[in-house]
Formats: sequence, C-alpha cells, structure tokens
Amino acid sequence: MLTKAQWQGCLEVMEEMFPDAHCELIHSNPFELLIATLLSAQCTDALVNRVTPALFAKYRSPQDYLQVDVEELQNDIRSIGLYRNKSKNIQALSQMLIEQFAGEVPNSREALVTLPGVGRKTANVVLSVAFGIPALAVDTHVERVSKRLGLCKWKDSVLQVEETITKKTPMNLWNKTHHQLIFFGRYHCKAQNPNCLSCPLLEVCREGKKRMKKLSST
DNA sequence: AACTCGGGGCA
DNA sequence: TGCCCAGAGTT
Repeated sequence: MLTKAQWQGCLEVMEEMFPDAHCELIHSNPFELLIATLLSAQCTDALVNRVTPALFAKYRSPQDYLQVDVEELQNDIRSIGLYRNKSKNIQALSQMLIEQFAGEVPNSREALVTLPGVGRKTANVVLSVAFGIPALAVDTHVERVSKRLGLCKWKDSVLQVEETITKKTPMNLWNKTHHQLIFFGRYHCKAQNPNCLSCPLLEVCREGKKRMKKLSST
C-alpha cells in the first residue's frame, strides 16, 4: 500500500506533468462550474470548452436559461452530445435553484444531488473546486490510477476509493487533485497500453513494476 | 446490473 | 466505419 507521503509525491509529479490540468474547470462562479461539469458527462472538457464561452456570455443566471425554449438551448449545446437530457436538466435545475436555493448553488452534497442531472461525481467536483470542500469525484480514470499505483485495493468499491483518497490528500491540493488524476489517467496511465516505460512514478507503482517484470521475463 | 442518451475523436 | 467517452436516470 502507498503511504500518504508517497501519494502526495505522486500528486506533485502529476502536477509537473500536467501543470495546467486544473485550469480546464476554473470558472468565475459556482453556477458556471456546475453547468460546465454537468455538460462534461460522457465527453471531454476540451469539447465542452468549445461551447461554454458563447453559452456563458448568453446565459448568466438561472433566470436566463428559463427565458428560452428548450429547443434553443439544445441548439446551443448540440455539438457535445447528450444534448436533449442536458438541456432539460439545466432548465429544471435552474428552476429549482430559484425556488429552493435563492438562486445560489448549494454547498452541500445532500442538496446538490437533489438537482436533476447532478449525481455524486458532479456534486463532488462542485464541492471541491468551487467551495474547497474535501470531496473527490471518482471516475474510471481516478479509480484505475489509484488502484494501479497501489493506493487502493483492486476489489475496493468506488466509495472506498473515494474515502481512501479523501483521507490521504492534503487540504491545499483539493481543488487540483481530481483534474491531475484525470489528465494523468487519460493521457499517460491509459486504460489500454499505459506508458510505463517513460513513467516517473514507476518506482512506486505496484502495477507498473509488475508489468515491467513481465516485460523483461519474456 | 444493464440499458439509454449522442456527437466527436480517434484508430 | 466502428468503438469509446470527465455520468445520471430508469427499469
């Protein structure tokens, strides 16, 4: 198992590899972060970032999203996929924010997950990035990376992985950790053909060492 | 647990 | 061309 110090070392190395990873989800306010995160489902942020500048210039508040027909909103986000669900959710969510949360994005998980289209992962991103609250969205990349490195056991559930990382990550790294893990997992520690040969974390990585051993024996 | 939504990226 | 993808909701 990876120690807390080793884990922090890994996070620092990931930051050196992808220094601007966390910039992709920096937004001027929690509401824009919430919308951008919701749009990110099943597509990359690079794709989302192509529509958000125009989107956020046009819609600045929950009220703004309610002043157009759903078809118009669909057209504004069509290129990212899953646009029917997402448009519907954004309008329903805007309505709820106005009626139940005084137009503000709530800062508790219990409240966030009651919003349509917002599940645990989206809620955790908003909590950590917008409010600095320790919460980590565990997707396939985060799960794979933490298990390969040896931070978690292979049989751990998603919730167990989340608990372990939450426990071992220092407060000052909360707004970055998720994005560093995502980038590291997506572009380096890939699901297929991970680049172990050039990996700076090879010395501490459980799976990496195993793969190298196998490679040298054949 | 296994679907569905969905256009774009990439082999 | 066909497969996959920073998820959530429904059955």
